[in-house]
Amino acid sequence: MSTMRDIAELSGVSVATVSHVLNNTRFVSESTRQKVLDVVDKLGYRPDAIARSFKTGKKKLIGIIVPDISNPVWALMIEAVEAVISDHGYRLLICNTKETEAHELEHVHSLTSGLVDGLIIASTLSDYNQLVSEIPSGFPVVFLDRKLKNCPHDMVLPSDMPSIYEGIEHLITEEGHKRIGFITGLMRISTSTERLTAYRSAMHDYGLTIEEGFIQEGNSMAKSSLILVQNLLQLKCTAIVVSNNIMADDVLFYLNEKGIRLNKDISILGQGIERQRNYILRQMNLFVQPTTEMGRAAGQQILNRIKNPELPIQQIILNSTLYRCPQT
Amino acid sequence: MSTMRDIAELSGVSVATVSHVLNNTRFVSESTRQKVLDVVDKLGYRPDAIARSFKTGKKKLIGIIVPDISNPVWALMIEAVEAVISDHGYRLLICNTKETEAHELEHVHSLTSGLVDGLIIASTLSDYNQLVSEIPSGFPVVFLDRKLKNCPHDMVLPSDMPSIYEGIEHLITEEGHKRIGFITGLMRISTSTERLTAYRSAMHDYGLTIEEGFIQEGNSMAKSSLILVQNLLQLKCTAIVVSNNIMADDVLFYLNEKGIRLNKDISILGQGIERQRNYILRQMNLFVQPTTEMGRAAGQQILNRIKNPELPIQQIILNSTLYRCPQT
DNA sequence: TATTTAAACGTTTGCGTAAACGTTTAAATA
DNA sequence: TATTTAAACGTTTACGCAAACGTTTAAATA
Repeated sequence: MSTMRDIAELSGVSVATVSHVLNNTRFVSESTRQKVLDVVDKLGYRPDAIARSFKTGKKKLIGIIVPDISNPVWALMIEAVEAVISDHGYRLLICNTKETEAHELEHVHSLTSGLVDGLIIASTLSDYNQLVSEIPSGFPVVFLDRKLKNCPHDMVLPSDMPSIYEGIEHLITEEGHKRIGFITGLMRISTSTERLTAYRSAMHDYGLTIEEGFIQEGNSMAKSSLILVQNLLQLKCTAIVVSNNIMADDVLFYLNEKGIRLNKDISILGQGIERQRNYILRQMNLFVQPTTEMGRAAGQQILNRIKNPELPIQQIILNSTLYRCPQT
Repeated sequence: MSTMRDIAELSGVSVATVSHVLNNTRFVSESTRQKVLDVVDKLGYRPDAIARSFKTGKKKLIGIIVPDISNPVWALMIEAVEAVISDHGYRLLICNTKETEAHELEHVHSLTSGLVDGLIIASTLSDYNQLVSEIPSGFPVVFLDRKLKNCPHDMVLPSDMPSIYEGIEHLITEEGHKRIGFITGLMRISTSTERLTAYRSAMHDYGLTIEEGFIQEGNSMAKSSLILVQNLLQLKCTAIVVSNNIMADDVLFYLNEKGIRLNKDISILGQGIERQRNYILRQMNLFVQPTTEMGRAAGQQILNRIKNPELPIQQIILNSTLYRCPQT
């Protein structure tokens, strides 16, 4: 690989002139400019991105930490973040925590060690104090999807309660269900508790009792919910609310396998994504987070925060949507 | 942010000693080591990752360029790559081309400018010559999923032909279909042509004619296939092969919307992912790429190539799997 | 005592670039 | 002709770190 010095020597100018030609930071006569560009072309010279970052302190890189890249919910948010920041010349460094606290701490540590200009975190932690020592003060951070206690940073959050409440209302008033079970996500996560609250509140408002065992605690990960559905079926639940999209997939699988007819023998309300409406909408009611909008907001906010660190802290809240099963 | 020099001054030693304490690269007496670590702790010092990379030339960063992060096929491959390389201390820089040649060229250009140690590309191009000027000679690159013409790099590829052939065989011999249509992906992509070849070959082997219009050219992106299904229905096709998973989703959506009964009025063979077996398997036959294995192989191969650039070029081929619709 | 040896640490350089600061040349003015 | 001015470019430094190279001290050997 050639360096700026090589270009300078071969074209008979100084490194300063080469730098200024490449960055348009000073006037250079047309003839000199061409001489330099010719040599650049001939040697196939490319400025070293690391050296440049080292000198300028800008990396043009934003980190994002998510619990599960292969879950479309996160993939969609990532995609939206990328779309926003790439318009401003930034790239995205994506890290996967596998919903594991230790992984998250490692990732935060290494990304905040000067690797990225800013960080978006969909945290698997519940309290910011677990994280505080890893984040240098003043480092631009935006939290995404999940609220932490004691967190002095920007947040972009969904409001799932209204759509879930509405969904349960639908199960009760229009489909006549009375025994409705609930499969939770990881209970340390704010969205899990919020969704459970929506369930409790809807059940209460319609005078339905939440019997022992109606609330089954899941962990948001694949295959964890199979036993939980069984438990709820044993309790003669005729409807089940599933707090998380991966577990909702599993629940559908299980019911299909057992020959239990969706929307006849049982009704489901679960988290989903827009694209799933294509094939899943006749099987269950969906509540869908505004993933793209959330990703966009987070991307925009981290850019704002990087540009102006003194900005007052913001909390951006975006509503989920309910899609009811069309009756066949 | 404090630097090594600050630590050195405050703890009364030289920068060399600080460096050696932090990296364990030279013996330092226990008392000195503790003095240094205490100051490091007190100042909350973190070595600057960029400066370190600048000095050592290692970035511990691998780039991956994919057509669509939010498509689970790619998300799964990405996840597998990340799992492999993170075991070796590498991180993953993910770029999205949106199946656009210009975006791909930009990403390749900027990633090969010293930002990453190696690059995995699921290319949207068809010929390596379009790319060759962007890739410095000797730069570690592994191509994933899609084969380019004239490409002198490692490749990790799926073999979809057997499973698709088998799927069409199933449609013909066990379900009795004779009028089978095909919706292609982007025809510049190697997987698209390979899948089409499987279709042609199965149709030919069973003496079925591919009538005018039976092959509808799609573009692999959402919503592009709606009109194509209509065309095939007009031609009285009773089975349709869909080359790409996103378009397969759309096809199911369309058929469901129109009240056309899957597996009764019409049969579908489409690309899918493992997780879809949960809810989609009763609606269509799936061929599923070994995404996780492919991602792992690509991750492993880029690590090998970085460590030993002289390795002979490899082509790793992994077979897709067919999942037939269970008859209801 | 003179010399060697090893332990422990310090001094310095250079990675490639951006840009502050400085220099040369010739044209423009006095 | 002497001085100023502006255009065009050169010289140098600093970014933070890793490590080659060098130094000091005291103990071990001759």
